[in-house]
Amino acid sequence: MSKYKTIDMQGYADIFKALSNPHRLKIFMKLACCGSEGIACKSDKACECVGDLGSNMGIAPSTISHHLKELHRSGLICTRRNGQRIECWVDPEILESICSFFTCKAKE
Amino acid sequence: MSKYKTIDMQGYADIFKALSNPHRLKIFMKLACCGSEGIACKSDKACECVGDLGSNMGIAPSTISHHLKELHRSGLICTRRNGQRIECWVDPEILESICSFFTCKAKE
DNA sequence: TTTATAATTCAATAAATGTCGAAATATAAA
DNA sequence: TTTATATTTCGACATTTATTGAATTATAAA
Repeated sequence: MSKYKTIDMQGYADIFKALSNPHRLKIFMKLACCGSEGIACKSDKACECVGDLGSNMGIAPSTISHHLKELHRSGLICTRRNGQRIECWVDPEILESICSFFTCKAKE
Repeated sequence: MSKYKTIDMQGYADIFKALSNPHRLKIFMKLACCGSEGIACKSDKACECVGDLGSNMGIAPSTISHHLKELHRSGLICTRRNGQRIECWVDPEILESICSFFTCKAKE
């Protein structure tokens, strides 16, 4: 059995679609890359609320919300309510799956 | 200096967009995954012409052509004319770059 | 040269996407 | 309870995308 989440062709297409928009990619990298520790570390810095993620991006809150929903639908990020805020973080497991896709555990 | 091609944020967005369409992803995997050797092997099997790629996909030749152009524009595949045919193969270097992105050499 | 094959370009069209502001919902603070 | 803050949902709109068939270009074969 694989130690990775099983993701089918359509699942990968959805993931790549989620990352295909520059704004979403930026949000994803903000969450995934915390300092020098590399992608998908689980420190608090990797977990940000919707408003913080949207700051300095020059797009409306409703648009940020839309993009986060897309990232969540594809399985890339997890969310949790904490008071008024919704916290977001990258699912580390799915990153391993994507990595395995490109190092070719993935087959047709 | 990195041993990978330098790809900026927009470049990655373009790559993910190219892979976000199920038909294009299928074409890409046909090219990238040859047998049990894993992704991006350089054997002849990894190099197919436009017509062969389109067979069994149920879409028009003009659509295949369009998708291959997208894959090429993003830098994922290389092409070369051989007589009447255009041969396509995955650029192995760019795959290393993508892999490094997800193992987080990539930074904001 | 004429005919056949492979692939691309073009024009048209339907569907999907990104964006916003206004309205609604959820929670916290006064 | 009233007010403020954070986020989402909705409706509208402009842009982009996927797709096709017809016409065109490039090469090979007869």
